Amino acid sequence: MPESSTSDTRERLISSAADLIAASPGEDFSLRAVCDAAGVKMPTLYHFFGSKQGLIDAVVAHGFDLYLGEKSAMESSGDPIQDIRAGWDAHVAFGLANPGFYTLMYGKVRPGYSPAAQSRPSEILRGLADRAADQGRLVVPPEQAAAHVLVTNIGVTLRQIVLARPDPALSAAVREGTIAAITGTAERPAAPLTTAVEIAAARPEILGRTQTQLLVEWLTTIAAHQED
Amino acid sequence: MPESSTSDTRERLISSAADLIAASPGEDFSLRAVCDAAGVKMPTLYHFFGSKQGLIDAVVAHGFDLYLGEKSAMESSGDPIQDIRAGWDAHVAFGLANPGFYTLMYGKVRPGYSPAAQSRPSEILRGLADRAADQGRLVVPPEQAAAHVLVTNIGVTLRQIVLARPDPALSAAVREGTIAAITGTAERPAAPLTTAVEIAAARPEILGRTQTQLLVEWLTTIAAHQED
DNA sequence: ACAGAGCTATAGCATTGATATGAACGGAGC
DNA sequence: GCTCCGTTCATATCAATGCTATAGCTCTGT
Repeated sequence: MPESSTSDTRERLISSAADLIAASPGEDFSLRAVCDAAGVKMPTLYHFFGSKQGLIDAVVAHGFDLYLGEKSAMESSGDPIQDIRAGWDAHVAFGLANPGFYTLMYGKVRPGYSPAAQSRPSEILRGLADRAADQGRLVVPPEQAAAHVLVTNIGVTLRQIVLARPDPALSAAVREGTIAAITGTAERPAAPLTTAVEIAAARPEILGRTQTQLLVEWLTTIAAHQED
Repeated sequence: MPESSTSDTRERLISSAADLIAASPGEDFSLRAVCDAAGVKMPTLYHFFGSKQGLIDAVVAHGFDLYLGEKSAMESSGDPIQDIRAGWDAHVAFGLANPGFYTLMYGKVRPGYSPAAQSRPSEILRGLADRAADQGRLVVPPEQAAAHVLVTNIGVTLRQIVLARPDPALSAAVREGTIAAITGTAERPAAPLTTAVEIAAARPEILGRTQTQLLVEWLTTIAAHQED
């Protein structure tokens, strides 16, 4: 069984690198330290990964496996918008729990450089946005909605990492602001009337059944005139 | 006049470093290259800045001077929300025009590390948020509004840098989504009722004066019950 | 048993950030 | 005028880093 030993060394190198990165998140790490921790010498590392960037890529891919592994356990609530919400929170939680991985994945800003593994969560998000668009839930093209969510989600996560201070309220505010922006809860001028109808219809005991029905009728009349 | 020469060498070092950084944005740079470009040897650099981080800090401070210099030219439109809009666009424009500086300022993500110079634009933003709050324009505490704007503004700028592709539509969408979120155009549960009242009151001819008055009264009743 | 492929070690290179030592220079005080 | 001292800068060097050339080891397939 050669693959046991080969795979073992490779995984041990990745695991050692991951440990070092997790031990000093955001800091640079030394290949020799990785080799010492793995009990190997440098040419072995170079045999498997070719360069430091190759090792980093492998570690990042490993990090995304972890991330998507956690995430896949709770997928598909049925509602794409709700899935985006859950994905947002999972994204932030992963970043705060694994700042070392996360800074490698999204914190190394360099023009034109985005690790290939980044595309996986991006495509999941794009799929959710497409489904939401199919259901008519979006007021912007699905690709822009996905980009909007991704950008703000990464932004709020990175910021919490650099400030070394989780801020659930901020994350929730940005999340809801983003979802409102792509679903257009804010900007349709006719929406307040529709919402008012829903609110009134939900509590018929306040005004009584008859008055509520009349209220709904009147509001609908006004809404009809608004379309002009 | 010794201060002429001292200041000269120091500035020349910063300028050389800035040039190198601008020449290969996001990449690491060598102190020897900086010294060669400035026509000095390394101990001179260490005399002025003490360490590489010291030089980076000086360059970052210089970058913020540039940024705030551009920005101060167009301050104070009178409306704090409008100022936030203009500040957003200036922020993105500076990041895209100076990706080297920008990645040093906001792209080096490391837990607990935020350059001191970052606080300057942050405080300007905080001031605008306070003014907006004084005018009753915000539905969230001013510190959270400022954090929300800063986070999303940085996020959308960093993303455009890593993708090496300006996306004005995305920037505008995120900007307006953020402003909507902090000014509460979207999320107050009582807002639809209030807005419906305004819409109905604005067009009394649709239902007639009496019915409109009654409608407003009923909507207000429901709104009062909503507060429970 | 033999050859070849895959894996690993020894040793070394060039570059990097950082420092110890000391020389040149100009102003301050006796 | 002369010495003293702080500022500024160069020579030389260190330790650590990423990377590689060469060669030896082990295991597999025939």
